Amino acid sequence: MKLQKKTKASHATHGRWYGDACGTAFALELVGERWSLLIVRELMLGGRRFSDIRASLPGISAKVLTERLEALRQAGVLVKRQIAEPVPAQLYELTEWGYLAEPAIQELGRWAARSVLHNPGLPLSPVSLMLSMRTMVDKQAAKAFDAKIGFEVAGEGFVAELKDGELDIVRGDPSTAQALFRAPAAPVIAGLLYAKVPLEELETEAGLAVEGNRRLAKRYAALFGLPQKIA
Amino acid sequence: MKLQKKTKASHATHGRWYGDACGTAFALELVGERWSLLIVRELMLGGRRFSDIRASLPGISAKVLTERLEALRQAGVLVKRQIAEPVPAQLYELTEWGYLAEPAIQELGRWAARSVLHNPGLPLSPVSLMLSMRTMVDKQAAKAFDAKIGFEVAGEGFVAELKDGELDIVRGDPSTAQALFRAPAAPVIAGLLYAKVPLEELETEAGLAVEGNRRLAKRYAALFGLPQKIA
DNA sequence: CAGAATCCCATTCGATACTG
DNA sequence: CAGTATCGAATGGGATTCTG
Repeated sequence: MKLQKKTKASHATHGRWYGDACGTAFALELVGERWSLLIVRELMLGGRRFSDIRASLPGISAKVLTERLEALRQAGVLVKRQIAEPVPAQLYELTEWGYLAEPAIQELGRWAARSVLHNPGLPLSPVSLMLSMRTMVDKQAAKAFDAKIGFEVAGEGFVAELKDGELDIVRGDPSTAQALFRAPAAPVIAGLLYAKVPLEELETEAGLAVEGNRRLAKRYAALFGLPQKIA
Repeated sequence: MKLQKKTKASHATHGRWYGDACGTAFALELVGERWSLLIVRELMLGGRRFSDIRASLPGISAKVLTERLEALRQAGVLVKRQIAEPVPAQLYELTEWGYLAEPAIQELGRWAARSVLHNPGLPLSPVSLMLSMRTMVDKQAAKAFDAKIGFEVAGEGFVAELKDGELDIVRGDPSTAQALFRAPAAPVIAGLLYAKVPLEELETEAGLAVEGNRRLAKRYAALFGLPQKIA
């Protein structure tokens, strides 16, 4: 309709718009910059503080995290909120719409995990592990039973509730569950669920602990697996 | 000359690896660079030549397109193939696994389209329009009838086949369909499907033409709409 | 400790020009 | 048509410092 040329330069402060009506192109303008989508991922199970996020994303600098949080705020993906407890701090939290990005994040992960080049042995954040369960759970097999499983991973608590074939995961006190996995780091549990390292081996060699209903815990762990590789 | 810079980039000779086992992080290593996912999008309905892709992505430079195509080839997303007809040329074509990226691309687009900041009035490539139909079709309403609709958009031909609530779209001769939309550019059809500009207005003012079963064409167009905005 | 602000250089971008 | 080559400008992001 009108001239597109000049406006491109005027936007160039943050620059680099695709100028494309396609929703995917717009998504990339919102979350397509380096680190942005991983920040969203880290917030997907609830608001976090600056240094929590930073600790979960090894390699990101304070400067870049500051910039990305501000860009995501302006895009309406998250909000910055002051909290008084447990200690005064600011919390970064997804907006209602921000939370709706989960299916897109999941589809990207599901797709990439099928590459032969994917290396599941790398480090992993607790949130990342928890979200991967929602992506990788065998929905068919999951219909067979309900369960409430707690996780304490690197000091962070989560509760996974399996019900009617749906897997819900929230932050919370994991000791309220029927079984509890306690691990010093997320890759330990990833080894159990995806690499299928025997539970006993991880208990003796990787600091994994299982409390509560051990049979249920094993049955839960069996619900997961990596997708078949392709190409 | 000076002190050797301490390459803290231990896990990042290229500086661009997240070093994260998360599938989403790996996806971003594969297609997270600027333009990459839009290139994949342009190939989603079949292989194209260098200059075809370039013409569909206004703003991309030859240099960047060359670099991205090579990176995507190395990642196993696409292959480069010599063809002899219609004229000798090289074709960039997604691998089997590359084609599987469509759901991820769709989810991103579906999500971003719900932002109040999204501007559907921008330019749009023919492929982008066709893929958007698959994303935005009202699946419930689509079950009510089958149809074969042709599109000739900016000289490119497509056939959309609606069957059992599924919308399949392939490149092909659009005149074989029951109805045919002919438009000088993709945004004209986007105006019809999404902005709900009356067909007659677009025919007289935007160069749109409808051939064949006009009632069917109108019924088809009514299947589409933008998602409700949020946040 | 949370996080903003500054410095600064390697990387990357996009425009233009050039080549087989 | 299908890319290379080059160059100035913008950006990325690591390290460091400052503030409360």
